[in-house]
Amino acid sequence: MKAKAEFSLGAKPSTLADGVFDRIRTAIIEGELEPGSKINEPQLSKQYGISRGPLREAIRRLEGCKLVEIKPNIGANIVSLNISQIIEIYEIRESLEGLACRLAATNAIPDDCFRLRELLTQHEKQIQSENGRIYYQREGDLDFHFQIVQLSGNGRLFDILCGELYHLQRLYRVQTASEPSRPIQAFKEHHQIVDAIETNDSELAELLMKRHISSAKSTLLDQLNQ
Amino acid sequence: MKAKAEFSLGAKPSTLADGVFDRIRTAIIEGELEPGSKINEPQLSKQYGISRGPLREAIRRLEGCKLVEIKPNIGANIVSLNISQIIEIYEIRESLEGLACRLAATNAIPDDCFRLRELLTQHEKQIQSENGRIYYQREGDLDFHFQIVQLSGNGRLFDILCGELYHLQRLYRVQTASEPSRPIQAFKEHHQIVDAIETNDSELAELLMKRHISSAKSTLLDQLNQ
DNA sequence: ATTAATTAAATTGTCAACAATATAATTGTT
DNA sequence: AACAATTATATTGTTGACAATTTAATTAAT
Repeated sequence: MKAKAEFSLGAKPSTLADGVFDRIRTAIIEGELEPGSKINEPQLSKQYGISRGPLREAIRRLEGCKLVEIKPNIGANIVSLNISQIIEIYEIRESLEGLACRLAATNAIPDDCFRLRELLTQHEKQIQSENGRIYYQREGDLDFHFQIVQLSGNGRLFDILCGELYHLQRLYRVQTASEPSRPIQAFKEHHQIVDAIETNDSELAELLMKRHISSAKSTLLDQLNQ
Repeated sequence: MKAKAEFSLGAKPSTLADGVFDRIRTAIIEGELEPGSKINEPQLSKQYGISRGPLREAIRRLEGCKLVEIKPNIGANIVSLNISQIIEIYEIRESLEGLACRLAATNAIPDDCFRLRELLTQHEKQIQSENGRIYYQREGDLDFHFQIVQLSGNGRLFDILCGELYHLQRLYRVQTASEPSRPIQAFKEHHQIVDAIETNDSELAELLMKRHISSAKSTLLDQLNQ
C-alpha cells in the first residue's frame, strides 16, 4: 500500500471541478471508463452529484491532458490508442527514460539505491509467491520506472513520463487485456540497472534502460504478430 | 467535399470555449499575456465578448496544457518558468530531438531533404540581409526543428516538442527578452544535420542534433553566468 | 420493405443570477 | 503613525434555465 498524501490534514476541499477531475482521471486510468466510450454530461453530473458547470470544466481540463477528445456539439470521448500510437510512446519512453536513468545515476545517493534494492526485493517475492498474478509485477515494473524518473530530478521529465505516458500505456493494456509476459527477465534487467546506478555509471545506466524498454517493445510486437 | 473545408485555414472553432482557448493560448505564447500575471475573468470575458462559462472552460483546458496554474478561490496565473526549468526542457529536447532526428534520417525521402535545403537557403539570406534582426533567425531555428520533428513521423513526439516544449522555451525568451547569439554557428550545424539525414545516416544525425541542442543550452548558461 | 422526410427527445453550448471566498478600503485603538 | 478589526468591494465557484444542435423515433412515399 502506497501512501499518497492527496488529502493532507488541513483537509480543505478544493473546488468541485478539481475533485471530479481527479475522479474521472483515475476512472479513465483504471479502465473504469472504457477507452473510446462517450461521456454523457447529464449522467455523470448526476452520478457525482454536481452540476454540469464544474463537470464541463473538469472535462476541458482532461482535454488539455489529452485524455479525452471533444468534438463540438457532439461530446467528449475517452481517448483510445491504437497499436502504432503505443509504439510511438515506447519510442519516446526509450529515449526519455534513458535520459532519466542517466541523470539518476549521477544524482543517486546510497540511500536512494537502498530503496531501489528494497523495491526489487519486494518484486522478487511477488514473482515467487503469486506466480499467476503477473499483473502486479507489471505494476511493480511501473513503480520501478517511476522511482528512477523521480531520482532524475527533472520535474518536467517526471510530468511527461509519470503523468502522461505511463497512464496511456496502462490504458492500452486495460483496453486489450494484454498481460506482460517476461517478468523474470525484466526483473534481472532492473537489477542490472540498479547496479549501474549504484556505481554512478551513467552511460551504462542509460544504455541498459534503453535496452530494457526496447525489449519490452519487441515483446509487445511479437505478441501481436504471432 | 467537406473533408477539406474543416482543415483549411477558415476553420472557425465552432464553440466559444474553443475559440477563446486559441486566442488566449497564442496570447500567452506571443508574450501578450505576461508570464506570472493573473487572469481576471470578468475583464477577459468582457474583452472577448463572452460569458464566464466558456471562458472558464478555456482556462481549464489551458491548465491541462500546463500553460496556466489555477489556485482554488484565488484564480489562474500565466505560467512562469525559471532558469532551472528551462534547463530541464533543454535536457528533454536534447534527448527527444535526437530521437526525432534519427527517425527523420531513416524516413526522409529526397523531396523532404530538398525542402530542408530550401529552408536553410532562406535562413542564409536572412542572416546576410537583416543582420541585426536575429530574432527571425531564431524563429527560423524553430522552424527547422519543427520540420525535423515532422519528418520523424511520430505524432506524439510532435505534440510534446512542437505543441508544448517549443512554446514554453519561447515564452521564457519573451519573458527575459534574451536573444539568441549564435545564428551563424547554428546555421552551420543545421547544414551538417541535413547532410546526415540526406545520406540516411541516422546515428550521425542523432548525434549532431543532440550536440546542436547541447550547444544552445551551453550558450544560454554562459549568457546567464556572465 | 426500404428509404427519405418530419417530428420528438436528448445532449451540448451559453448565459445570467446567486453564493462563497478573497482582496481592498475603512474605521478604531494604541 | 502603525496595527488590528471591521466593513465594503471585487473575484471566484456553482447552479439552473434557456438556446442551439444533434440523435432518435415516427411518419410518409416510392
